[in-house]
Amino acid sequence: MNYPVFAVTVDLVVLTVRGDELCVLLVRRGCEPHLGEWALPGGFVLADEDLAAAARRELAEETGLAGPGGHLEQLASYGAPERDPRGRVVTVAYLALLPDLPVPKAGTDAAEAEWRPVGERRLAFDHDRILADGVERARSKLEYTPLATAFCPPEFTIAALRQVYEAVWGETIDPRNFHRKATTAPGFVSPTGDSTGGGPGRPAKLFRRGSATLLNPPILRRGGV
Amino acid sequence: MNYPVFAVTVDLVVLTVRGDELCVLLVRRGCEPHLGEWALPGGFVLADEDLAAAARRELAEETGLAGPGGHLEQLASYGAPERDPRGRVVTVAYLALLPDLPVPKAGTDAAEAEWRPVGERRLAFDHDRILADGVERARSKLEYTPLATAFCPPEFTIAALRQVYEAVWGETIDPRNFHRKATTAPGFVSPTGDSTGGGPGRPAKLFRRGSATLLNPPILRRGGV
DNA sequence: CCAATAGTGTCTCTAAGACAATATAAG
DNA sequence: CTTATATTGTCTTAGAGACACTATTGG
Repeated sequence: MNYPVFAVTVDLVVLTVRGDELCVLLVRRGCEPHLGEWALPGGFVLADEDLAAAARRELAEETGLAGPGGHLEQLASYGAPERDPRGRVVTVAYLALLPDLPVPKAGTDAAEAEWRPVGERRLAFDHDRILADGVERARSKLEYTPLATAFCPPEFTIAALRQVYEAVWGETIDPRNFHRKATTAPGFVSPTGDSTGGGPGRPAKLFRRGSATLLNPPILRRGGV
Repeated sequence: MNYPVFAVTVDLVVLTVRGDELCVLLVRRGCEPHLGEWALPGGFVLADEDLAAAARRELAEETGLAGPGGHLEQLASYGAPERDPRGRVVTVAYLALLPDLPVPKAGTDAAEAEWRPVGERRLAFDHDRILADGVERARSKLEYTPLATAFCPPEFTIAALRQVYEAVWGETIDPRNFHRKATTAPGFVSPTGDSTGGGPGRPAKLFRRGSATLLNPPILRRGGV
């Protein structure tokens, strides 16, 4: 059988919440094509490597860690004929959600890596589109799944969880209604028994992620979309 | 730059509703590997072809038509190293929803093609998994989008639309509550003014698909998942 | 005391689900 | 008439959103 030859890459949309902003991990490209431009981290799938394994490997290389509290899922694939000047390249994009981490170190292919607010885009290849798709996926999944906890450290307050929603959705949420919904949705969060202290105001109870994989009832955005 | 070489295919999960069952279009493979086994229709992406274009082409080749009332969207990609004995093959799966069509004709690569109820699976490659993912995507999308109309002809009754939901979800739905929800969700369906006749019972009004891309309020499954 | 943040309770309204009742056809 | 299907209406209850109110800290 005769068929065309492709290269396959994985590209990562790595999102985190820093302060009140949803940020994406970008790298400045250290080689052609698009040398010097900002792009999503990624790289070629190895000869005997599964797609998900390639994504985990790239994530570990770029961020230094894969595990505690994060989330990784396949997003979509992009394969327009002219998307890479080197030839026919199909990329499988993955979406990663991580808690706020120290500034990432540069990987092998990248001159530098940085957290940038999503929206300030002008990325190499078709990465603007991939990023937009990843952000929309994250926004949507916060409604129906407990994935917001992937943005939080192992123990967190309800206010911190709410700030995740506010940053990802870009809208303010009533703290009182949110508190009720987050604590009554079965399996969303479970109390540790400890509390925070230090700042002004009443100390907040700490929670861990619960065991649910789906939020019921969901926590819905205002607009619906 | 040095990198591994892949072949890229598209595979199609083509679903329709026949009677009260959700059915998938399967082909019997006419060449190695897995010769004679049932599989999802699909084929190699051509040298200068976009992924979506390849999916549309395969759909047209297998079903004889792409357009009136159907829906095509990317599902996911699958690239385990051993999934195809010919070598490293990544497949991009697409999900198509079509109205009930006459029996499809065989394509070039396929000895025969048939509608089979989903669930009777034992397919070649990793197509069982791909089919399961496609069915789950369809089930989920019926809740939040007006995609059920993609299974219907251009003009349909509320009862026909309800039977789509019942077939895809495998559960019965109260006709009276469904009628209210379908007709009051803005942009889901719009009346043509005509009615059906012929059978016993009160004639049913005919509807076309509306302009909405999202259902609000959604039409939810009993179980939630 | 006051300011600030956490958490609870109450009200109204939308919509889901159960199901009675009515409408319009064929036989 | 009876049977069958379509369509409307009514009731109860869950949950969303608005927002008053209480709780617990630091200064």
